[in-house]
Amino acid sequence: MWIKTTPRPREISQLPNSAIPVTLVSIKVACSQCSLRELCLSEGLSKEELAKLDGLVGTRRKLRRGQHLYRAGDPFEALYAVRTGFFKTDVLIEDGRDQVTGFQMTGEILGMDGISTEAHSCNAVALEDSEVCLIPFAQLEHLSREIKALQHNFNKVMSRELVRDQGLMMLLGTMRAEERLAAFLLNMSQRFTLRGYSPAEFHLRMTREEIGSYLGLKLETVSRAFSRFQEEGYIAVQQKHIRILDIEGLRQLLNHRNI
Amino acid sequence: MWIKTTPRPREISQLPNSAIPVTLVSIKVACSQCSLRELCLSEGLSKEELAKLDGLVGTRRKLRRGQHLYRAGDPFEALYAVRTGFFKTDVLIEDGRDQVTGFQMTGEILGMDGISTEAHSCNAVALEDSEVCLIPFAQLEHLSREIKALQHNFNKVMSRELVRDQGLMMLLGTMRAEERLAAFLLNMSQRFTLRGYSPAEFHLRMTREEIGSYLGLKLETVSRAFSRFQEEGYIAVQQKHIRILDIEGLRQLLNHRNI
DNA sequence: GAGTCGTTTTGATCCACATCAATACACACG
DNA sequence: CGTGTGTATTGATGTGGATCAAAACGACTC
Repeated sequence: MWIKTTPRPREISQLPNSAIPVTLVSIKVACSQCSLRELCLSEGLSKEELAKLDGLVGTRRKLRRGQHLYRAGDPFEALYAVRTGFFKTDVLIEDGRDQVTGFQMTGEILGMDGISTEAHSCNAVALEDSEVCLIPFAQLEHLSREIKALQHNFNKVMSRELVRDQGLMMLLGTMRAEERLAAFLLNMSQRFTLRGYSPAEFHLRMTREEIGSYLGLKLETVSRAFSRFQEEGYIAVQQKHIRILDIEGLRQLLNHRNI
Repeated sequence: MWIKTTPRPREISQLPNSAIPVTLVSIKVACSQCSLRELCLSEGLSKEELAKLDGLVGTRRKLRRGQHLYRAGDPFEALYAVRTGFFKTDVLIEDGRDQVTGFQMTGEILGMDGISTEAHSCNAVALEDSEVCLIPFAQLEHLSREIKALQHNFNKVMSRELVRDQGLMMLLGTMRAEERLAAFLLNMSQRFTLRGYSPAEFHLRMTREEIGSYLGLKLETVSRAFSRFQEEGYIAVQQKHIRILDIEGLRQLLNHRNI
């Protein structure tokens, strides 16, 4: 049984900021000082190159929970690196149907969908109070022609997104409900781990409906799968708070198609 | 009723080759002479820049129907531009499940999934005898640092792929079987049109099973939907040969969710 | 022209998830 | 502290597409 007093995992918004001294100079962001380097674009850059990237990533933007970072159709000008917070992207078509296409957390890059047509093709919404670094795209391209590593990093980020999409297609095309949710939880766990949080305990920022939309399921089905996982002892659920009790069990649920 | 003697649409393999004089010089391909410029990477490049791109796109590779262009896990070295023919990409997981993630035709670029990890994440198979242009990736990055338009074109191609994936997620996540097939047919029609073929009559290169895998359906469901479309007068089907009789009807089937 | 194999079509049945509906819970606000 | 609102859970029922099965068709070989 899940105990109410279990300490919550450290919230993203409580990320140690000590690495970013808030001086007049560094208010305009500094990739070189950013703790998210390895997830972002600045990996493998020399000091001088980092300084140039710092010059490019000019401003930050704060968003309140529920605010749009951009909307489908908005002119594309910049990419956004999530500094703190949590986002979802979604697409919607005329008849009202919509689909969440992704959840983005610290260190991940938003907006690449806009490059092809100079306009964004989806909406990006903050699921909690968040902050992003603005990366003017024309300048990024310019600097990428100068800095080989930056160019390569950016190509890798785009490609990583393509691979992620492949995985999601696989999920949507071939998996049953519980497999989808298991895959989702394992993915979340992995991403939290990468960011230094507990792999086993985290707080979901999205509703059951948003999870369902992302996984191609109805919210009731998501809720039932959560309950089922809890009954089976895989996880402990308390609303949006998740504790993974048997990560190996979840993995097996994914791999060994239990026909 | 469909008449057997209806002339088939011009096959891709019958593309006029006159634009590519087969001389000793041009055997090593020439983007500058390629009729697929606007689909590919060479749009907006000056004469000198085109010449440099020609130097990069060194060799072609011919594949017989059924041959793999690359397999998941293969080291990533180059991108491939489809010159003639038709490909599918698919992912498969341990337990035997697999999913077709895309069909690629003339002028489209394959292999971008490999950039992120230096290894391909999916398989690419020729669905008919085909020919690709080999684009060594390191050299493409090198030249992209020199040629602004090439860099931008490449970024656009990657981004276009991201947007395509979004559409596919939408399809897999929210559409019913007949909507999926309608979307598929309209997409095929549009892509054939772009290449100068009839929007209304074409030859599918893939099996029902491959269509099903791509659309997240079983082959029987695909077959039934085809039959249904024929009964309703939307299309005429004869095995892999498709004639669209009521393109507007198909569009409406997609947009106006007929609850 | 008979025989084989892969593909497609069509029918009968089943089941996973959607849908509909009611209740419970958490959180914000007067 | 009650009251409202959005979110989550749980139950009962319906259905779209999967599954199982068989037949038809086309392409290829001998």
